[in-house]
Amino acid sequence: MAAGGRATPPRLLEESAARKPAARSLAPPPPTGPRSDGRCPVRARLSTGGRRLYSSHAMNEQMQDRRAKLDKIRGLGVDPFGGRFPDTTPHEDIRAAAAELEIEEGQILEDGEVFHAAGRVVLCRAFGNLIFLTVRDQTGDLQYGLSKKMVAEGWKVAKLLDLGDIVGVTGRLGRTKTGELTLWVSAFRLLAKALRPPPEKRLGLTDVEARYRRRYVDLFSNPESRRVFLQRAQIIAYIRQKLRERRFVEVETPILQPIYGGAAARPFLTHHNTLDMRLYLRISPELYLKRCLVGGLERVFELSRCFRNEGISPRHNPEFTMLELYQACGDYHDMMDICETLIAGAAREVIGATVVRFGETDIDYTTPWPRRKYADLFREHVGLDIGDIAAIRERARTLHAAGDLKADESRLDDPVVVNELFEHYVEDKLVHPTFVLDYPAALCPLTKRHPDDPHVALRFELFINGMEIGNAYSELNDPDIQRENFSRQLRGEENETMAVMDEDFVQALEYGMPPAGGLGIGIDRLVMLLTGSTSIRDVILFPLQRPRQGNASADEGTAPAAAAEPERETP
RNA sequence: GAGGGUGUAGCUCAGUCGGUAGAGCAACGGCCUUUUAAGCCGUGGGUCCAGGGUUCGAGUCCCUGCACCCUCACCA
Repeated sequence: MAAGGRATPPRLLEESAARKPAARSLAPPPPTGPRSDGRCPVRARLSTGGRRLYSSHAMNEQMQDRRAKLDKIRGLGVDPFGGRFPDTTPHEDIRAAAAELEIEEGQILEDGEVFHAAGRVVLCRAFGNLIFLTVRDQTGDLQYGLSKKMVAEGWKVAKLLDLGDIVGVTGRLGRTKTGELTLWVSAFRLLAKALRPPPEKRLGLTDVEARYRRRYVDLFSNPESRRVFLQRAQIIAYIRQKLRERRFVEVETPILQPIYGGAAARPFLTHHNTLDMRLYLRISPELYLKRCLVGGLERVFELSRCFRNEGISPRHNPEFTMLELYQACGDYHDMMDICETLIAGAAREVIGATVVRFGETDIDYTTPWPRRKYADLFREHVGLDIGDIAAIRERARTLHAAGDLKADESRLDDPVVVNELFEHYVEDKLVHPTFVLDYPAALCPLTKRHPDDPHVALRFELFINGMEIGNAYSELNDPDIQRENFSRQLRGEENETMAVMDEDFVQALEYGMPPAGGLGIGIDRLVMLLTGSTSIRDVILFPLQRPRQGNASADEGTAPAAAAEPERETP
């Protein structure tokens, strides 16, 4: 048995603490002889020092071990939290450079190029005088090799490295006897000591709640999670690039709005103190982007964070990102073309495929996508003519009675009942990308009417895997019809309508807005589809979570204490 | 809001009929200069989500609460 082991003294500490729980963190270290492992002095300092005291679950054994190493490293005159470490080469690029070279097994390129690299230690295989680290940077993993001979005085620090530490190294390429590409380290620097242990080295962090609350741990321990967010960035970059090629201008419009509009949803409410003014977080940027059209910005887009005070589900987050764009002198057919270009193009360029698996389904993004009329799909899947209101109400009543349809048709206007049945029967049938055209006009107060039929609006929605991904109009630019649509209240379940009167917006139309096509695409849902993520929380870095209660320690990313209770009223 | 599920070591998970709290990884001590989830020997580590109840005895059974996940509703 190892004489320097810690079996006995900590046991005594625990036992005395168990008898006197209140004194647990103040208990003096048990009397022992001289120690060489450096652990007890640390515990003594932590438990008796004048600084903040740590309870047992705020400071577990492994964290104490790591703090002991921290002190040892400082004792060697080394800053455990580094500083600037310039000129690093991403692991991906180092691998690419190595692919150009002939490196034999067991060889080190003594006269080869010197690389700087940095990342987090995710695996460690230590021998007596040799350490292999698997280090992860944003682009991937690479093995670093440290030998006592090569790093000289740095060896003392190297022996104190833990999983999770962030290191920067200088070295030359080689291959080990087993052929693994290895950066043989001649000098290294500790850039950040990890004081908390990382998750299990193979499985990473799998607990979904922990993954959302501590996304930073999810990101460095789960390459799959990092892949999703890097691809999200690439998809958005691709969209920006394509729109720029088509001469669209990126603009920013108000998130704080005195009148909310452009969609049907409950808004978040806030207040401006100096102006003593009620403001809403936008549910849509639509009415402001159209004002840009009036102003002569002929092709505009915004990647727009929107906020809707509604339920949370695998497809809904209270804040989400919408692409919205408007093209003067266009119509909704132009918007279909843009949809196909952006989405099929992103699949091809970012994912590298035209067929992308989502859950159990292979979704085919090959263009062109089917264009189906709303009324035709209704007849096909519901089995009724869209004009046969009596039969439609009868069907809705039957479904409602059977508990298959929540909505009560007797409380709804005709077009809303029609749409309830459309959603019930049709939407989840639309698996591969499908444009649904020509909606009932009553559902579309911001849309131009069909020239041959005023009951039909020049609108489409894009459905993929039963989800609404896009929504586009030939935009209504007749101010008188717009004013009339704002004035008409459509009776729905919650008595909500997107047609909240916005007098300034109508006035803008009176100055003259060019005919235009407008399009909205749900970016989060698009990223879900293309990355194969079945929950919207898996494509939003920090999804909204209820704060952990009774947890005053900074452990779980709790919300800061509310300064003042905000208004709760809902318009 | 309704229904279902989950909550045990830093992480991933077992825990039988109610009878002393378990494993792997991680950690600590030891050996080791070519590993790939390194290996071998040894050791420590628990608010069993929280609170109540039943019981001689509760991780386990009952009640209440909390958090998260799923389905439904809401989201035209």
